[in-house]
Amino acid sequence: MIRRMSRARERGIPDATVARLPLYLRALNGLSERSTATVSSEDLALAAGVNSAKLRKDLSHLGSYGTRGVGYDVQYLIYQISRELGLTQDWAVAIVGVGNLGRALANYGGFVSRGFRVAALLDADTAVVGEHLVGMAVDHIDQLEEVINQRGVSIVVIATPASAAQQVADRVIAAGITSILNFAPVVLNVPDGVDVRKVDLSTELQILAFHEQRKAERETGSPMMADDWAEAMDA
Amino acid sequence: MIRRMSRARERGIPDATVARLPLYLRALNGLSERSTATVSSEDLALAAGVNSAKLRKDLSHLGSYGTRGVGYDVQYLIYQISRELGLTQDWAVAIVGVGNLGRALANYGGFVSRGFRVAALLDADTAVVGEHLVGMAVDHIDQLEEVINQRGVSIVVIATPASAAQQVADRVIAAGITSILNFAPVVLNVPDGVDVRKVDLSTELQILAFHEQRKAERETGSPMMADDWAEAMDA
DNA sequence: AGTCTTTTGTGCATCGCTTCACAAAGGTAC
DNA sequence: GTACCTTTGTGAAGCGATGCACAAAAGACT
Repeated sequence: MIRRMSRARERGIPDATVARLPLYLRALNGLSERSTATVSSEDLALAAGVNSAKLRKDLSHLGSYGTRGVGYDVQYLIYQISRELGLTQDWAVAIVGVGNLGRALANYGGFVSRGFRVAALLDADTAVVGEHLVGMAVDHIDQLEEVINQRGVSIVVIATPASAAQQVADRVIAAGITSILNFAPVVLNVPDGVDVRKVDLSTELQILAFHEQRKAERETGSPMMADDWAEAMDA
Repeated sequence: MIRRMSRARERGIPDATVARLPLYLRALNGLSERSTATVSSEDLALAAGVNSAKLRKDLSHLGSYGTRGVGYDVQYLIYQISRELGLTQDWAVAIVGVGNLGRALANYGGFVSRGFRVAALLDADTAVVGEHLVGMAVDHIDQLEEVINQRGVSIVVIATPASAAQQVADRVIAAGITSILNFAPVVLNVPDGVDVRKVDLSTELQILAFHEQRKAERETGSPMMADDWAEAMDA
């Protein structure tokens, strides 16, 4: 008989919790800089912008790291969360696409904060290849597989135009990569076992626009425009 | 008695649905470029990377825009989703912070795709003020309120260092802004009625690292490191 | 040692989202 | 007009996340 998952998913932490751990970690680092030794769930929750019950339940998934009547030891909790997130080891990251966005990412200090290291920059444009950036030469995309293997890259950031993104994804996956952070505005098609996270600027703006429109409607009293489909299509 | 919401939230579209509408819109635009006239929920779902039941339920919140036995008219659906998202009107966006990221955002073409227009660039650094970018001069942050009012800005993108973000947020909110897209790695404290969406590069990487670590553990058979707290703290 | 205060960890009810499965509806062919 | 095929729209079940509320635990004070 196959060993079924004992409780949840064999020490499975809910996705929603995992997504908040970085938030807690940042808040804790802030407290640490101000030399705070311990913090209550109430205060930490306030700093992280969540409610305290949720925070406690999230942390309880990692283990019992608090002290009743006192709170959590800041340094210890930082360590435990870092360990859970895998930040106690070093992750080599490759950035593919050295346009405006790729440059911004490479230069972004906080991004390389703890645990992450930009190990490679790649681009298809020969005018960009060879250029130096954050103390590193830009390599040509032809050497993608070689660079990934030689430098132990395990996470790839795709910052190419939309048209190139799928092709890049296919190649890095073939080279053994299973974690991709995608900035290109396309839905990447990937096999099971590969994680893709997407950051999409225009999507975020559109969501904001939706809510902004709602607020405006609520003030003026309902939709500003009729369903002038035909008219709109003339343009 | 107060009029309770008739069905859901008085034509309330679930947040999860709103977050996916931009995705559908992009997929539809892709189909439109390839001159596809109609599309089934199955095919559109495939293109958007969701399952078809979810897609149909999402679209049903907007109205009954499909034809049974046929599918959805691509152009008509594009129009309806655009209208729902408020993209049939023009949104003036201000970008505060013209560092690497701010520049990338200003230049990012797809970002200004449809409905959005970069109406202002602001920075505190006098070395940057006056510089021209995408046909627009960078204004000094002192003129924030003035610029927002004069140019009808309704969405502000914060691309400043973390230390300046809260201050910028406070000022733009005081100036009447209720929609903020925040790239700075801090939790913004805002009053009710103000929407903040956050894009955080390091958070995304950390989530990827977590899953990557999990995969590695699954292969080698459980955690690679003991709970060497004391040792780790010596460093 | 006992009482009091504080704060964690969690059982439980609730909520919202997802997914299934199918009846209703539109189109087409004969 | 009827029979058949396709695809939508949706009731209902399932699932995971949220938030309440409180018992259990730890330290402080007498």
